[in-house]
Amino acid sequence: MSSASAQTEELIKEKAKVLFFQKGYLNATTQEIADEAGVNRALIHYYFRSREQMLELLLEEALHDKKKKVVECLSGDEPFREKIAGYIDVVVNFGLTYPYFTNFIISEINRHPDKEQLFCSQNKSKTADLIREQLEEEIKNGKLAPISAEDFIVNLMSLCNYPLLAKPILKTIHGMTDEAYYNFLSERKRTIFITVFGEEPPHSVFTSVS
Amino acid sequence: MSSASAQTEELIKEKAKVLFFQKGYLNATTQEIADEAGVNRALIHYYFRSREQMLELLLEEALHDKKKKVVECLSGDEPFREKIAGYIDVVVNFGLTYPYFTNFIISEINRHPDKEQLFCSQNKSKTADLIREQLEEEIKNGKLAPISAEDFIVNLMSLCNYPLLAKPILKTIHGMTDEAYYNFLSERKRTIFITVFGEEPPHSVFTSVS
DNA sequence: TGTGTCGTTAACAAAATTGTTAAACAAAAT
DNA sequence: ATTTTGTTTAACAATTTTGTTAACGACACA
Repeated sequence: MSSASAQTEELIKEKAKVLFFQKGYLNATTQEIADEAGVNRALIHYYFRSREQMLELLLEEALHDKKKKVVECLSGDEPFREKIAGYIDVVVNFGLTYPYFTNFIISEINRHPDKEQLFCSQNKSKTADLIREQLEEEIKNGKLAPISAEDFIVNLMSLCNYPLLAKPILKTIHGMTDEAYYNFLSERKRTIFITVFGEEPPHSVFTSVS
Repeated sequence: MSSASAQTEELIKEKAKVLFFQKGYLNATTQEIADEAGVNRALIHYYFRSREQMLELLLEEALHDKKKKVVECLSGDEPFREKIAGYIDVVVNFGLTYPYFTNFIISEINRHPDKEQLFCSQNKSKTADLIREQLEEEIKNGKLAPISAEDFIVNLMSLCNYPLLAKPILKTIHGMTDEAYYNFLSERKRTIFITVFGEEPPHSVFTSVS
């Protein structure tokens, strides 16, 4: 495979992700993707066979990328609070780049309910278990107010993901520009931690996106 | 307008809402809507002119419906905590019927950014202001740990809406059936209150949906 | 120089989706 | 009974979107 090929293929994937996951244009047509990438529409079929197959590839890639980061920060032997702070950091940062990624997955699942486990079961259930174990231990040791693992995880995911999913709504509610909202979300990492734990994070573990 | 007419028009709207807002099928075709309602596809154009215009009507109706309930429970002179409990109740109940309503709006805004304020500004900014005022008063009186109105509102909306938006994902993560997830969400109303206020709700103010 | 592979393009074909229209049909009014 | 009005239907037309194909051009290499 020549260099030009790899470049073009990567360019198309990149721009498709921008339309789907960044701009939230869930129904972008092959023509719009081609325009965004500045290439002929037929190339999409040349490289990916069909729009459908390209979508699956994009989802798998982004999902794998996110999962890798999440599992990485939840594994190891750091204290529970540091792990969760890391999770918040990773998930919010990912969402700052691809705010509509979750939205896209949900839409796909609803259109093709048979593919449901493709997106969730193996991937996220492992994540949930990683949190669950250590959470229950913390509660047992009296270091955290009792809460079911289900509720804790849903709280955490809600606080991290919703502000990205609902970006246009929340921006308008608070009268913010794109940039102001971006900053608001970066600052919010601490707030999420405080809301979930009822106390300040151990120390400054939160990063900015590159 | 005859009785048959009103009935058919209402039936189509009803079934369209089911497809769009309940089943999360954001791109349902006119044919699919007609099938769901068991009528001829041309009737959609007869009653609503075009798919686009029908959509706008559905959104306005559902938005008005939700807004009415929300404003109702946030107005008046009840204590802050009772109002917020009422808000949680209303929003979660609405979401149990139309889990993908917010999803749909966000998707529409991204496709037609010019219509953004149509959905948000007048409607929700008023809601936000209703909360903001009383929230700041509570903090001033030392009845609530200091938090910015923006963060409090985003926390509240996140905890209420995300579990509905992300229903298929969360169902799978926790290995729940549709019914189990429904029950989980009903129970969660209390958890949301506790997470936001750090203490139990005043008394049992939460209802079941009819 | 000739040959072949690969990337690219325009033009075409096929499918899906929306919108229109004329006619059939039913119910009510005259 | 017949006209009138409003509802419903099938058939058609237009548009949009996807998928295919044949030809063109560049580059490597014999």
